[in-house]
Amino acid sequence: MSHPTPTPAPSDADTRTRLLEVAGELFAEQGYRAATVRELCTRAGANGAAVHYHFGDKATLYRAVVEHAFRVAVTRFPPDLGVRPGASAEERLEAFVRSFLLRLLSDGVPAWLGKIMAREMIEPTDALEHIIGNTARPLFERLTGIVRELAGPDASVEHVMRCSQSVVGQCLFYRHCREMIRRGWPESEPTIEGLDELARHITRFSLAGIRAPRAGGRA
Amino acid sequence: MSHPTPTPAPSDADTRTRLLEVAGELFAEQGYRAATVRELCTRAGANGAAVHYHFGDKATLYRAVVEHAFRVAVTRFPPDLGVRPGASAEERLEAFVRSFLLRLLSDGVPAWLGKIMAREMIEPTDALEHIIGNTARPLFERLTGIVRELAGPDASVEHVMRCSQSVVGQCLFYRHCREMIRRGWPESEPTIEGLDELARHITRFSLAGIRAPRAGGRA
Amino acid sequence: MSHPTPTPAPSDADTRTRLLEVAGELFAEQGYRAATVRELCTRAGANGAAVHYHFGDKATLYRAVVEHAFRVAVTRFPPDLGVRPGASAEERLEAFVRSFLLRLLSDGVPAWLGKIMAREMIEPTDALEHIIGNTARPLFERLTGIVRELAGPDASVEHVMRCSQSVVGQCLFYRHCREMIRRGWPESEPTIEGLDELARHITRFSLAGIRAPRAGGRA
Amino acid sequence: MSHPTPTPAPSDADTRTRLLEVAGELFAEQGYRAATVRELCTRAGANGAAVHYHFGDKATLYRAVVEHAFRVAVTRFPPDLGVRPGASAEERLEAFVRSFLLRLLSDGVPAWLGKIMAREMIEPTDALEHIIGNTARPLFERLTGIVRELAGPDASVEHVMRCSQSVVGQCLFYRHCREMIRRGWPESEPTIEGLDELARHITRFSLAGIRAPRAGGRA
DNA sequence: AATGAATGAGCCTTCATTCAT
DNA sequence: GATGAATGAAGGCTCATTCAT
Repeated sequence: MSHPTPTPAPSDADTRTRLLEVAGELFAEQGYRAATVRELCTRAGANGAAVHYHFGDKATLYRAVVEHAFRVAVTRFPPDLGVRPGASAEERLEAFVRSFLLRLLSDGVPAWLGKIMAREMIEPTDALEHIIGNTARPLFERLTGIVRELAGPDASVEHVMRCSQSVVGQCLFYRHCREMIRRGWPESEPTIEGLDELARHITRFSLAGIRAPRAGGRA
Repeated sequence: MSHPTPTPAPSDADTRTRLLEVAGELFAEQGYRAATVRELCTRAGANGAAVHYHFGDKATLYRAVVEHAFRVAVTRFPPDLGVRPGASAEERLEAFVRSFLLRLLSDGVPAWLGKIMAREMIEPTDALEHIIGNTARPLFERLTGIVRELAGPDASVEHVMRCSQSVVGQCLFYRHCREMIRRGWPESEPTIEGLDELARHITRFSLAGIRAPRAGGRA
Repeated sequence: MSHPTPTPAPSDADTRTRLLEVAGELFAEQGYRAATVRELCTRAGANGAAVHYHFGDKATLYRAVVEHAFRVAVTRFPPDLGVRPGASAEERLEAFVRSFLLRLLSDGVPAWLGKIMAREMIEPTDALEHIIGNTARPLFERLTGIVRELAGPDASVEHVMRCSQSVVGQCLFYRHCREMIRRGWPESEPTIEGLDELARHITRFSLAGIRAPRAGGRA
Repeated sequence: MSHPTPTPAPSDADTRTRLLEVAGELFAEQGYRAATVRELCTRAGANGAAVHYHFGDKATLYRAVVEHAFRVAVTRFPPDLGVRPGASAEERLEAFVRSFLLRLLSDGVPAWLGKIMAREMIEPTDALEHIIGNTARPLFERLTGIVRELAGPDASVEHVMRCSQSVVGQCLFYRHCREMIRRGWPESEPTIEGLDELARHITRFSLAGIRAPRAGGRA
């Protein structure tokens, strides 16, 4: 698959890839259950049996879509986006938040990655294990590293964990509640242009939270 | 079953109520599309036509479930839970966070309310409008009131909004990402017993964030 | 049922009668299969179980409707409508045709009798036997009597039969093909005012046909 | 079944055609509402989803059945059946009547066309428009042409119309009232062998009727 | 006498999947 | 390698009917 073949049939690769991309949009739009193989094939201009020919069944196709999407997304928005080597922990936190928001809210291709991730969290499929292992865990560990540095050597593992979760929660809010914000508080829906400012708010808010003295006065 | 009992078991409830409660669990478990009327009726020990008789169709039943759930939830966990009159803004914030987490994560009846809300945000139905108007907006306005008090008179509307969203995002994280946490970081999944401590973390984290000096007002 | 009772409950008789009349309209509109007991009860302002209470089941109700309708129709438009005793055969033929057309096309109550008869002929139920015995046969025998008189003593039984059928066919055409005429040839749909002229046409046309010399020169 | 035969049995036809033909019989027997897709598929030896696959839904299938039936019927019994070029108006009238009766009453394939047409007139569906435009109107215009020629140049448009309707009514009678005749007057139900004689009766009867002196032109 | 609740059978339709070509 | 035809298992919904009250 990934190794070069002497005479790759372009139309074959095209069909498979087209299926993959159209499936991404469709699954994001309608969810796994509601999306139908037939509509997918129609939209992709392929035969009704094409999915089964190329992927075996609907579930396998879905897993392939998720993996494909992550490959693209991590390439486009790496977590150290725009950070120079040797940057301070504060700078690295802001870069982390900004690239996270971009991954979640960007309308670029594949715009539907965020939607699918959100779905996976509510209604997990086998693909969630893959997401955790390949993407979520490395990202989260990068974040806990930054937070640990900011919280200081006395901070407990639990404290670092909760603070990191507070950071992630603030970011995910704009993805998971997007439809609610759009309907109920449209003036506060973040735009692409306003994303930097939003990233600064979350960073400043979180820096204060991370550094706040704890109850027992351990810091 | 047929003899009168002083404290009627839940299965003694009338068909309509039983349907409503079992439907809540089912919709939460499987989502609107995947949940089937047939299984609902089987689980509720009712006839396959019972849903049609009592609610007309599946969509109407779903709306009824959501409204029913909210009625129960706000009754059980009012946003001022355990706060004495004249409490400070800090105390009211903590009470808000704690009751919010309880509503989201409590395993009491209806345990499935949080799941359904999470679903609604990803894949909205008509019920989302109802949720926003009757529950989300009043709750959020209560929160912005507290935050405004904490942020001081110089805080802009936008700042109060973003801070409030930061608070909500931290809470929702444990609901929306529950499945991911359970699979990837099981040691940090909040338990009912640990809920108070989690509420204290979020409150302390947020108080610091709300009071952090802003860009324009650093001096 | 038909004998007077000391204290007839008016509301009871009302419900039964209302059911009967509304059912007539409904069956005529939608046919036996398509008409639903539930809509009937709704329209008649009765309980959903009223039909089964009063008539046992849908089929029995239908039979009751047909019998009720015929009782009313034959009373309103007797076959000798407007004919003085001792009238000529020509006059009696025209009276027969006119009253037949009136029964078929009149918009008076019960306007739906013609529709139900038409249906019965296409899709017979048990009620058809009743119609034949109680209404169709007496009417048709009256017609063959007239035709026999007009055709003369030498006319065979078969000839009288075919001529009578030709008369009936001409009349029924405007009932059975009403929807087609209305859609395709609306200018020729007979109106109540034009019914007399139509009756004269059919009579004149048929008189000529009945008296026409037959192939073998038997007349 | 699987071996090639010179004259393939009807069951060898492809599923689509088999469905079409069996559906014709079924709709004629039981009407559109009462006929079920399930029974159709069973009778046709096809899967329960075959109708959906080939026609989309029941209504579309019905329309296809009607169009298919008409295509076959007009091919088998053209309105000028057995008439030599340059035949007299009398001969053309008899040919018209005979072929009309054949189309209505023939037990050949599709025997159910007449039944379906009769149903359409009582309980029209979208197919009725198609019937009028493609079949009924051309046929009727052919008839009015013959009648006009027979009635002479002084006949009014209305007279020609009514006389043509009288002819059609006489023919349709044997179709629309077939069930009533069969039950009440079985000796006079036309057989295939007796169809010629019946056609002669209707022709002779109608010729006399068409030529009968009218009210205004008796002298 | 009359009703509201409940039932069971069945209908049309949908959809992922398979198979012969 | 790829497809058009066909399949079987449900799914939501409808409706006449029954039953306890």
